[in-house]
Amino acid sequence: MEQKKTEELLRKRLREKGLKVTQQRLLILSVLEQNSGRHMTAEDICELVAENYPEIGLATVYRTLQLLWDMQLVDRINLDDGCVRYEIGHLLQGEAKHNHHHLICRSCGRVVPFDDDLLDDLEQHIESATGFYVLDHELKFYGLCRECRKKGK
Amino acid sequence: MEQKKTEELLRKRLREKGLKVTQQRLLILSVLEQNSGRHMTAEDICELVAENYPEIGLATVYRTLQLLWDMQLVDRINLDDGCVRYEIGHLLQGEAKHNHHHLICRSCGRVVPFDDDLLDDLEQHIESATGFYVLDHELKFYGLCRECRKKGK
DNA sequence: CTCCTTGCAAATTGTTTGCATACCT
DNA sequence: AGGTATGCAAACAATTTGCAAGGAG
Repeated sequence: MEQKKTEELLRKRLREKGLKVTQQRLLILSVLEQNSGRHMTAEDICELVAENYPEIGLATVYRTLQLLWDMQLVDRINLDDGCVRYEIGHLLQGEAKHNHHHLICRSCGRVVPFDDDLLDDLEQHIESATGFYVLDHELKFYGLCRECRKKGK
Repeated sequence: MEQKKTEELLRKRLREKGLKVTQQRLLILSVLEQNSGRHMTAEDICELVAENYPEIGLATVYRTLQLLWDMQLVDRINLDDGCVRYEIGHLLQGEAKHNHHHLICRSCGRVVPFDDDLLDDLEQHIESATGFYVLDHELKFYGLCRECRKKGK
């Protein structure tokens, strides 16, 4: 039923812009939704869509992800491993929106998610201090995860 | 004199690791220091170093930037324009360390810097809540800058 | 003298683009 | 029907890597 909701949202926004509702677009959003814990690259998504729709092309996935990002339907994160990743963050978190951050271990590369609302205040402050209207943010912390600290280094 | 200080720091860390102090490494750090307001790509840096040292190679710049980042001498930021950028953030801010963030306008692409210390508390909290030891962070806000808001859009 | 470092050019790899065809509306 | 979207392959661009020559300790 959540599923239904985001799909309807996509349909609506496409209609508003005079764009078309295609199988590919629906499937890509659906894959993102069904893998909401993961940080997926365009290729990951392409492979998953291909399970049900083998003709899908990687270029379409790139184009669609850009579109979904423009429409604020997905979050984009860059974990500095050379490729951009996508996840369907806030849409699924219901009304009690929590900000979702990433802790990146410099030693083992592990990525630990972390939720927190502290940034809401900061966004408010930024708007009144600078006139910049904040739509979204990306916050990453670099450091050492618990396990790597135990192992020395 | 600030200049002197970071150079000594680099020399020290290189020595500690058994690596060599080369002209290229010194010049790259120096260029970063002399352009501390800018967010520079490897190519920007390469061109600037080349003014005094024309034989410099782009690959060396990439290798050195990686090294400086590993040694925590420079900050790395990704403004989603397809290339990684470097700046010499915290080192120059003296003892009163301020965190340095970026507001990125989705309409015109302008990047506005913004300082704030709110994240210190959050880092503390993360460490006690998850055991993750935070060394550094990167925070970006996406939205609309004052000028673009005025122009409608 | 030894090993680290460099510059060059070639190789990689994520992402974008051109174009003819296929598909929504 | 008419313009939008797709798939494919070629094009791009930032970054990395192999290697022989040069330089620091």
